[in-house]
Amino acid sequence: MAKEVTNKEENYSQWYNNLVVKADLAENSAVRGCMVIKPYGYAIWEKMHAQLDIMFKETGHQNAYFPLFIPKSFLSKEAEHVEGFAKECAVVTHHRLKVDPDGGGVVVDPDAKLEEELIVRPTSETIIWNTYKNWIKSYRDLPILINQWANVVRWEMRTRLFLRTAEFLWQEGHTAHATSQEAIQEAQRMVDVYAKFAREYMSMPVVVGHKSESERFAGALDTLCIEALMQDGKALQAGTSHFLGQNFAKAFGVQYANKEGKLDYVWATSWGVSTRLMGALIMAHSDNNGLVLPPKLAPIQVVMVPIFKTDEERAHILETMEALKKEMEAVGLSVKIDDRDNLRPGFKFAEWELKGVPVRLAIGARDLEKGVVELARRDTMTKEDVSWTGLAAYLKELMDVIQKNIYDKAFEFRQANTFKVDTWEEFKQKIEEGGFLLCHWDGTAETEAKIQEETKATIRCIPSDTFVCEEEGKCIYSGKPSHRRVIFARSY
RNA sequence: CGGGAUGUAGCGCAGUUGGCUAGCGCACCACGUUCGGGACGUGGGGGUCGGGCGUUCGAGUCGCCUCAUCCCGACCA
Repeated sequence: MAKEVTNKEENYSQWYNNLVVKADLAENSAVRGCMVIKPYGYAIWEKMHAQLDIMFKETGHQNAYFPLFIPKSFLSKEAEHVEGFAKECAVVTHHRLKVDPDGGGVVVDPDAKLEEELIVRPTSETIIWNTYKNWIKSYRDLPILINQWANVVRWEMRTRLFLRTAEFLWQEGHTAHATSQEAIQEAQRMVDVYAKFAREYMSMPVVVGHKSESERFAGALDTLCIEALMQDGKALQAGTSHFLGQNFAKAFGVQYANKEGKLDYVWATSWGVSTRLMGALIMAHSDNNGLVLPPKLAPIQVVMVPIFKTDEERAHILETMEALKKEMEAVGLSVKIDDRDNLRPGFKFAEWELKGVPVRLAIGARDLEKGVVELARRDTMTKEDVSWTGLAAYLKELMDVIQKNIYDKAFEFRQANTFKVDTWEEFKQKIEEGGFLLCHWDGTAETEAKIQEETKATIRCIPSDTFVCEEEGKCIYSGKPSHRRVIFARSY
């Protein structure tokens, strides 16, 4: 219930968790660190999934599916990769249970031990490259542009609904190219797809940039990312796209014959976004009344609440609503009539606000006489009376207005919380307040680690859009010369 | 994995130094009155007190173990 939602200033974490649970999106499951995504939450994910899938296909990708289990030996073929993931793997060691001879339960059958353990995929590079080995012989087989929608498991120490669960849903693109240049372009193209999706569909401003070497994906030569700023001033990595060089091709022996008939290793990329985007959506826009969903991702865009005293009145209003609903659906809006007769209007208003439905229409006896609806916007919390005639067209346009307004609000927030900082003293003070800090950095991992140790701030990215960062200056920490600013922030 | 807190009905909680048939609010079901911003009355249903072992005449309460959740660290999308 909105009134019970904890004040953001008090404890943002609790506020977030309450919101996720009370808006009926997800809950913790009985399995450690895992979550149950409830129908309303999953409907939002389906919207994201559907749109991303369209964008992947527009860029020439196809969907495929690879096994959940990865033989342990595969994981160790790429040295950096295994080092990055070894600490958080779920491992299958046996394939059978038997009745416990000492009790009523079941125990693992020691006779059913696997010869080689299987890892529940934390990511699929290894099993996919082991397959690509068989698919790629000639330059004519390239490029391979494949995406997989799947679940993955990472046994994290500490978990959090949507942001860091032990199992999560995601998509992972894995591409193979004949040239380095083509793979680099692919990695850039896909991070741009993510940025477009975040901005245009999630109404969430993001910065595109490169990760520093120490923040890079395990096994990548370069990691591109989109970074967003949440309302509590912490940064969230919302998507990544990696240029993998020839690391995986070499580890799995994937060579192709070029036009001259000479063998060469192929060049790779991988890129992914996950259900973490749900967390980003929630934290970027929600207020103390609950979720605020951008129209393009809202499972229900318009909810209609009838206000009635008698059965006749109710029937009459619902009849009107059905007619209006048809008109709205004809222009592509998704509409729900909340005809529950056991709840009062005020309760329904609060409930749909909590769920973030962009527009609410209320019709009562007096609206019926005047031929209007009371239209309430979730993003601005304002109300106005609107005539039935032309309502559908009006709403259709309003959705774009709301979509943009939510973006603008988040954009202004980010602008107001992005600072150029040039002294270490100021840095230490500003980082406590949250936000993006644009600072000079000497480019060394040592300095980066020292800064993190002292302030918990990390380099979110070296921006390649949004902020103009190329300028001469001195490292905030070491004072050594620097040619560009980078974004520092505390992050999730 | 370290520090702290918590676990009692779907949710939020109370339950005193061990002691009666385990309680309250919300939610749920029935009926009635209500209905333009989170209604009210009357009646009703719902519990392996996270799990296990122990101490005791007796355990929600005490001890040990274990599992899970939340917060703060380390790790990460």
